[in-house]
Amino acid sequence: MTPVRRRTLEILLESHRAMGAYDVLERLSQDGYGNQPPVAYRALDFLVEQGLAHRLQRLNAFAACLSPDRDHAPAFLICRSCDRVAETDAPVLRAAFRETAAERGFKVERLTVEAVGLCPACGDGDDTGADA
Amino acid sequence: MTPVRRRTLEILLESHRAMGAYDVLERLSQDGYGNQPPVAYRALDFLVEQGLAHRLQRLNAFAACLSPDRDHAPAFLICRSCDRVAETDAPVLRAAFRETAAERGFKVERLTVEAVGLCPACGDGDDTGADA
DNA sequence: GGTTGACCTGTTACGTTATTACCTCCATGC
DNA sequence: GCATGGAGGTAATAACGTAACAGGTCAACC
Repeated sequence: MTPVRRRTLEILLESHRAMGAYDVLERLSQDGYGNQPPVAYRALDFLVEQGLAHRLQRLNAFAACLSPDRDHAPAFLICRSCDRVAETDAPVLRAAFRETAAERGFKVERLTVEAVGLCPACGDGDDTGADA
Repeated sequence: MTPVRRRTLEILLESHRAMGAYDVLERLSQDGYGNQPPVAYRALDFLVEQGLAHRLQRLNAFAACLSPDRDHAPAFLICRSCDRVAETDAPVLRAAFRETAAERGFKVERLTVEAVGLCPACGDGDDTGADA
């Protein structure tokens, strides 16, 4: 864990939400680190590899892992209204899927599960969303 | 279904694999259609909406749906070695996940399930892949 | 016939996301 | 000292995606 990587993780943790690589980069460069994309992407890739952060494919964004200590099978609930992301664990789902895939001879290495929908706050009779 | 859309679907079907929007675009323009990105994206978005094609988030790519007739909950097996994509149905998984999400008050509208790993051909003692 | 409106296609221009290639720095081990 | 390898810095560019506008077609309607 190096300074850039640590700071990158802090940025993700502080924001409490998914951030694009370029948003992270901007923060990093404000803190005196490099201002070119690879700086952010390398740090983010490292964090993802270490299980300290996750990549959200549907958002082209990254978020700090909320339970980095234990090995887990994360699934994400992405609110299309307020853009908030909830991380949930779905071990049963993952195991079932692995098995299904194995029946077809496919070895699952990484599994992405992402749902888009409405979070409790936004779905509660409020279809227009609460961006705040 | 218009000529561009039909041709787009044919291109996806002919390739038997996931294609980037720009690859599709190139084929379209070879066939005398427009050569600007919106031409491909509009056709692809239409096909996805109609359930005739799917979007693969991890690949930023599109693939024809293999069973467009029935309503289904697709999950994808993406081989990291040969880039082939297998589409599979996972209704149980989807239902289980919806329930888990509902417990947390989240209304799932769209669910993405994508696995990266090794297909039977590439996992079979062949780690380097078979691009052909 | 003429008009209106919906829908589709085409194009320009631009914004966003991600990677390649190359260089420097520095800690380690010999 | 000096090779080695990991990490970070930078320039340049590739890849992906969208906004905004222009024209064309066609059915519906008066």
